[in-house]
Amino acid sequence: MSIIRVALPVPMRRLFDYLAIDTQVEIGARVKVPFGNRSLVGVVWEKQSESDWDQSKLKPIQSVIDPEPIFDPSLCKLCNWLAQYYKHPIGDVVQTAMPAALRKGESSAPKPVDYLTLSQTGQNMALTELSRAPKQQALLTALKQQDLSKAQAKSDFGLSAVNALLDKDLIELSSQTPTGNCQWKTQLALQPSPQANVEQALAISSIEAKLDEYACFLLDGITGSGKTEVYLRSIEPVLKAGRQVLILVPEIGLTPQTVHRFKHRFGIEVGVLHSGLTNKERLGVWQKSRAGQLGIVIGTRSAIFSPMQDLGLLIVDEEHDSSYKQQDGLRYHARDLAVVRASNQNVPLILGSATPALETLNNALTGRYQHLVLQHRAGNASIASQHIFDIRQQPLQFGIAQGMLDRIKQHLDGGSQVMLFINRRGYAPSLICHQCGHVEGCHRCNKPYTLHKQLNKLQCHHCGDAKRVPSQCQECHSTQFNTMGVGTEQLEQGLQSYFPEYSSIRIDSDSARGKNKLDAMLSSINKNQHQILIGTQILSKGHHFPNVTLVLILDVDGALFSADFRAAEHIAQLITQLAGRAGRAEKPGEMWLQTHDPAHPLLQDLINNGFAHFARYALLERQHAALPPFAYQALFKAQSLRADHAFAFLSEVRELLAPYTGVMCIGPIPALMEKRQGQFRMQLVLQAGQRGPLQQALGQIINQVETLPLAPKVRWALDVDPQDFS
DNA sequence: AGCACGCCGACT
DNA sequence: GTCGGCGTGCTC
Repeated sequence: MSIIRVALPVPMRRLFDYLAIDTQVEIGARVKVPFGNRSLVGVVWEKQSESDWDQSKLKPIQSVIDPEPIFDPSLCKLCNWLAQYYKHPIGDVVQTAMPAALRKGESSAPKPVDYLTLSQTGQNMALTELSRAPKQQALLTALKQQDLSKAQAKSDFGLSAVNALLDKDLIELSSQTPTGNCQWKTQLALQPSPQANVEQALAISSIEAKLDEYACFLLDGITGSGKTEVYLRSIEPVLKAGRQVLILVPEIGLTPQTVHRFKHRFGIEVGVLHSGLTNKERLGVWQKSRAGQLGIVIGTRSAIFSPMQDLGLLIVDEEHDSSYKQQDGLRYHARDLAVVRASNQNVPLILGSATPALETLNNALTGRYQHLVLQHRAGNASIASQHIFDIRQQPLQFGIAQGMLDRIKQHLDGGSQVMLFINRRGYAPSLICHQCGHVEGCHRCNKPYTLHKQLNKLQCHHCGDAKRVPSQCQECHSTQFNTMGVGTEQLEQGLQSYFPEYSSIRIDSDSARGKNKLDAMLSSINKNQHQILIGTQILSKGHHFPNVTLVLILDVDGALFSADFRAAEHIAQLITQLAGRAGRAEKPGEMWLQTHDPAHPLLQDLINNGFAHFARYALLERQHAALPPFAYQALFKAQSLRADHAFAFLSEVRELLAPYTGVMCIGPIPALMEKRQGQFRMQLVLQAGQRGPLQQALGQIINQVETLPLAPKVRWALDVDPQDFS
């Protein structure tokens, strides 16, 4: 009797047994099965001869979708690890690891594609006859070497060239199923690489020495030190050996330029996975990557699940970036998952950053990871000098002190660009009644509305609620309002009228919305069409502004006094990243930080001694406070329309944890954002000195948590290794 | 999560 | 007399 255990897309922590009589099914293949009165797509996870269930009650599967497994043993292992570590239902894990198209039961086999081949006439024709049509000539030349897919030819030579040759009957179409032909292995055409400096050479040879085994490297290199060159040099021998490379990048880091750099260096097709793809496109990359037809796959967080026929190297760029942590559903960290995958598959992993996460740095300092340091800038790069500007008792105009305005003027008049950073979108973070002091706030989130003057709207940045700007105060009907605080919109408006002779541009998620809008803005900046750049976080990600010589951060105080213990780490990463984005060797930049606490030790340490020093000091602080990475955390969250339900539920979770003396509980306490979208939010923080006891306790109680009477009445979630306590 | 079953209020 | 509200329970 053949019994298969299937992972199904239901939120239950178990597999479901089915009969598979007379059918050949393999572990890792999808099947269609009856479930209640509906039919679901699941993945065969185990095979058995016996079932713990009443055998007579087992249903037979409906059909086998995949003749071959779509999850290879290493991906199965990765999913099992995820389910175990994050205490998440296996069916849901498997679901997350699959491209959406496959979840619905679509075929995983690559569809036949149109290929172009030379016709009889085309083969005999002399190339010179097409000398007046260079595109067509080039295409014909390429086809004399080898057949091309129509899509490839279209992107390389243009549709008109393809159609022209088809019309002349020089080439013909043939439909072929791509059969694992790994063209890239023969296409590999290396562009010459720049001379590596001593540090780079050391890093490259360290990595090259470990290409056939698991090893984790922290490539800790300041901006402009040439981390990408180290990636490229490490990739080279892997591709030459015919093995594949998987590269993870942060969400906004996946620009066409990034992809082009890898494409150009090796002359091969690069698979790209990001949120903008359609399900079909995503499936296409998945198929090619699984078949080994792509030498390089670059993608954001979920690309860590890409099937690779022969993985040889994993890279996580900007490993400190918070977008690697999924914030809903299966709350996995792609960087941590990369470590697990690399070790499972016995391949090396490079974690690269100029500002490593303290967790990662600690692993490097304790020797778990190999620490490769690049301290010297290569070529034209420069880092802005950093200074503190005391704004205590200083009058501020649209958030800027007079001294800073003067400095901005100097730089602008000197023909440079200036960049201003503020972490708030909109005109002002709140609107207050001048008469009675009432602040307009969102009732669903208990937070002030942000004023957007251009839209003439009040917007809640926490739930998206928006309404017209009121003409009268709700409380006292006064028509006099004042704004409090400054956002990007006000800053732009203020600077525009203060410096009317210069052009300003605002870069935030409001203005950069829409496809390629950000790219267009960035290129207009580098063409010097704007001199004053105003923006939020977006500015710190990956783009370089060589003509910027002054960077001003308006408000660092918020982060210095935050309730989140990681806030200081994050602001230090931001400051360091921004400092590396401006200026160049012959025209270095300067950076100023406006603060009410100029003597703040963390700030002083950062600007005087640099990020590396700051990070070690911050690690000491974490150690003294027994916080991560010197402690391990998990977070139970619960939200409900009724605050008492959320509280009672978490109290019961706490009761369940009482026997586990190695685990400390904090809470239940209200979340940093106590109310959101009308729901009250509570949390229970669990902390332990060792990972083991925490994991064990969670494993023991999670099933009981699920069956608590209040569990269905609240929305609850478990976050293992939480990054964000909001 | 879905989907059925089931037991009480306002409608043609 | 029904239509439909969502509480409860089950899914191999």
